[in-house]
Amino acid sequence: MANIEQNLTISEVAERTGLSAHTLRYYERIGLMSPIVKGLRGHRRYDEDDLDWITLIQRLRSTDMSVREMRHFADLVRQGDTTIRERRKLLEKHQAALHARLEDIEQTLELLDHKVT
Amino acid sequence: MANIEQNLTISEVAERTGLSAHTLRYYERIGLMSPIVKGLRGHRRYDEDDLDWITLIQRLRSTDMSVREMRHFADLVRQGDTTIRERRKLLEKHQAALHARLEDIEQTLELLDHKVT
DNA sequence: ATTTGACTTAGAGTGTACTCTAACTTGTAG
DNA sequence: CTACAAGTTAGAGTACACTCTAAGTCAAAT
Repeated sequence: MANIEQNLTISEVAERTGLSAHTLRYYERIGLMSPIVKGLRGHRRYDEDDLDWITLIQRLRSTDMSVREMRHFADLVRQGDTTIRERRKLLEKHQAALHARLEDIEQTLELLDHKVT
Repeated sequence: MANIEQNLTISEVAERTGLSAHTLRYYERIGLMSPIVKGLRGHRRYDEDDLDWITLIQRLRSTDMSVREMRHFADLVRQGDTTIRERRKLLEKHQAALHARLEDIEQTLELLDHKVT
């Protein structure tokens, strides 16, 4: 069994991810993350899987998936393998949104090119 | 002299732009748009220039320029030609932000490609 | 004459996503 | 023994960008 105490504290995770400790607790509280395992003193200890999950939700968030939708996704993951189809649909929907967003940005860049010159 | 009454009402502009009449008044109130000329009944009458301006700020807004920064840009435009250099800098800064955003979206799309398959 | 509909204003209310505060606990250093 | 650093919780507060409400005006239709 791995020693919990060698995993990362909340402030170490904050440092690595750029999220604040406040935000990490907030994400956990609203169900965007599953409860983090606590060490001897009752402090959170983040493991590799937790970090991977944070990476994913940071990517989704930075590309404007709403917290509500991310929570829905997190709920599906917790429900297990039977939700894989629905999860894929959700991610594909986000992909489509991102492609639309690329379009929008490119059009705006074109307009700005005109304006700037 | 052009007849003011043949320009567009606020609801016509709302229909064309997708912004609500509420939002159009809000944008004007906070200085994101210069005061729109009023017709005989005291109703707003939007002309071509107003529509062009709305198109620009919609593009900036849809690509996440903050209302604060757009208002700064609007202020510069009102101050006249001496601000052209600063305006260009502001738009170039936004271009840079958009390129960074393209990067971010593309990386996320890549990650999603993995996750989906 | 009155009702309807589209507008006007100032200002209040809403949703989202954090962000911070207050009060408390616990292990370590002086 | 005390002080400090780093964590804990529940819940309050903040920033942003709208979005809506209330009360009023005005012209045209019934």
